Amino acid sequence: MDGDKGLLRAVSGEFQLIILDLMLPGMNGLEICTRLRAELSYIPILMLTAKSSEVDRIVGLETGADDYLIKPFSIHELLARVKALFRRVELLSSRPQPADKRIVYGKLAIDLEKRDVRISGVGVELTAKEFDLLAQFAANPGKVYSRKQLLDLVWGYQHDGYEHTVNSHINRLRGKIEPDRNNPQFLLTVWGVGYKFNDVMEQQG
Amino acid sequence: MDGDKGLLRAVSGEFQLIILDLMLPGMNGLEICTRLRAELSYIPILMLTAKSSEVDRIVGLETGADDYLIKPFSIHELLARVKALFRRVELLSSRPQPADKRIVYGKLAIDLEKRDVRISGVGVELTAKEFDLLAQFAANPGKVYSRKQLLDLVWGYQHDGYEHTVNSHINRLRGKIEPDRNNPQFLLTVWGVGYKFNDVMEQQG
DNA sequence: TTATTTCGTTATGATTTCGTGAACTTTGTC
DNA sequence: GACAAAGTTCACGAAATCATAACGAAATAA
Repeated sequence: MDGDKGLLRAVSGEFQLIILDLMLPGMNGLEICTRLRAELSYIPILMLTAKSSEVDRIVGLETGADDYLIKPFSIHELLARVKALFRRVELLSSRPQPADKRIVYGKLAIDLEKRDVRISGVGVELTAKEFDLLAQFAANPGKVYSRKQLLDLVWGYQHDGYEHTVNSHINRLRGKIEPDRNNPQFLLTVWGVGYKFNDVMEQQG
Repeated sequence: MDGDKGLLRAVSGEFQLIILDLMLPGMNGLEICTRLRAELSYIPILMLTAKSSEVDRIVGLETGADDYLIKPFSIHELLARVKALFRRVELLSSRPQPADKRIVYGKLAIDLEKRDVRISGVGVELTAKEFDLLAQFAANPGKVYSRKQLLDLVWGYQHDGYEHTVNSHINRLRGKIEPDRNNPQFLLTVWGVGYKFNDVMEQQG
């Protein structure tokens, strides 16, 4: 496979490991490497060179190669080993992706990536602030936050406004996620202090 | 890349395969190997050495290397084998994911390789940016992207422009793929945050 | 080159959300 | 039980956010 074709196929995401030779026909190995790095940041690239004097160019010119190898190598051992390595790479790549960040408490399920909130499986539409507020609570269940802390954490440190604003948002949030508004199950008031996310969940019926 | 830098980047999870030279400048290869194994248990490590007498140390001292190679290697055979290996890698990487190159959600079908988009089987002509944007969304349905994230992912990290540009492209994209513009089915706005690709598809009629 | 398409920006109007005030309710204390 | 302090609820206007169209610049193709 020469440089141009390989470049195309690499960019299309076919490979998990790329080995480049500085002497490949059709295109300069360094150029390929640079162009690859512009498109793919994650695939490891191994550069091969016959001259140790070129190592300086590879490293010094910041082509983006992850490592280099100086020819000549002994072939039989290499092949046996590389096969074994590919088996491992294959395992790694087929390993299931880490599940998206989800927080579940009783009937309440929160997906942080999708910003999706569900009560007993039914989707609830929250505004940005409402979601951020809920996420802050749910990430630390049981922890009591003062209104000032919440303003800092959710609204940002340089924000200045009335602490009363928090009340209003808690209120709207409760209206959307609490099954019984007069008996909050998730967002509990801590009198004289602030609010907390219920981590007890005695009876969710 | 010398030992110290490589170690840092390896620990940060950039590599899927690590090739270490016992004679790397900046740090002893064996030491790197041992330290890597303390942090990462899963990345395969291939050790290189010029002296066959050191092989015993590599294996015997339980550094954690997965394999070793004795220099020098012969280049011509290597290239022939590498070609064969690439064929194998290609097979491996293309086999388990034929479905990944096609994304179908309701009436919308996307072929990532052909860059072909269809609504109810009817082809839709998208520009390059429009397609890339749609592909990014469709690859992670439900995930909410901020405009900044989209600029990074679709336009590239070094790109700097107004986030508003994203709006414009979303708008044009909607005009082409949304059956009812006032009631988007695929590209949903997440107020105050960004956009997401609809993964619910309650009723596609 | 010229012609054409695509892209980024700007401007305007529409929509949603947010912060605030006021009235009301609950809690704790005397 | 009365009072004060703290919390709740509601509604409304302001502010932020978004949709859309239009236009010129830039990239691409002829």
